[in-house]
Amino acid sequence: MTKKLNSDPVCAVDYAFQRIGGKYKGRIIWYIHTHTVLRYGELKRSIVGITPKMLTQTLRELEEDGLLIRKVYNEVPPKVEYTLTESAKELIPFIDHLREWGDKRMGNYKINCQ
Amino acid sequence: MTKKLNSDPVCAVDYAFQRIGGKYKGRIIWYIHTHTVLRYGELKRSIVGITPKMLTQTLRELEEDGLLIRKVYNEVPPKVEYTLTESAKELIPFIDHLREWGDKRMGNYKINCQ
DNA sequence: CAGAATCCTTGATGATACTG
DNA sequence: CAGTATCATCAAGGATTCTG
Repeated sequence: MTKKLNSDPVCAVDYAFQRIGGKYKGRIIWYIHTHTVLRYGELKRSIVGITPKMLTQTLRELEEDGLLIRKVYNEVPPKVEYTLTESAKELIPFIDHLREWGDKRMGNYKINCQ
Repeated sequence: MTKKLNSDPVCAVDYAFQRIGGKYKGRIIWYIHTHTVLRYGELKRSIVGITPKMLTQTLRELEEDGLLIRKVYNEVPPKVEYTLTESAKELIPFIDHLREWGDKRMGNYKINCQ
């Protein structure tokens, strides 16, 4: 799993985008929000096109940044659930706003975020 | 100037992040907002660490995406001013909140976004 | 002043196979 | 099921120089 090297943020906007930017972070946070809780495999199916490597890596980064909680059940077969932290939940109204903004401008291909 | 190859967005959240993600877009939009209007050179000084190539490239992408207006004055020396479009202004509350969210979490190094 | 042109580096992402 | 482990690629970003 490749390590991510975020350079020191030069301001709060920079800081924030370093944490929720990237190809999949927005969608991951949003999808977990709409389902309240999601398992690894469910995320894998929701985030179209993501590889297991990128999913794991991105989930770990979000966890380290205090945006989501990873709950492991010691069962066979394995079960891991992901939920949002309070910190991440504070972003939801605004990601929602962003979603509507994007929706207005997508024009042709209207595929809904789940 | 390298071209950016955004793959087709799979949903509105994806679409939005493709447009305002990237290393400098958030800061550029925010700085123009706080100053109402900025010239190329002023942006160059505000966006710490950016190279002229990246600044030009990013500004053009934002322009193509209908987020900012580039006004050229036919004078010598040259003068170019950048302002936000209405579409971009709709994003300001989002970026502002993101800024506060980031500010709360930055801890040690508190550098203000201009 | 506001950039364009070139060349180059590397980090983000992808493909595939494997495992407790 | 929920990941790891490798290896490969490629586009985002950087350094530098030049110009109308």
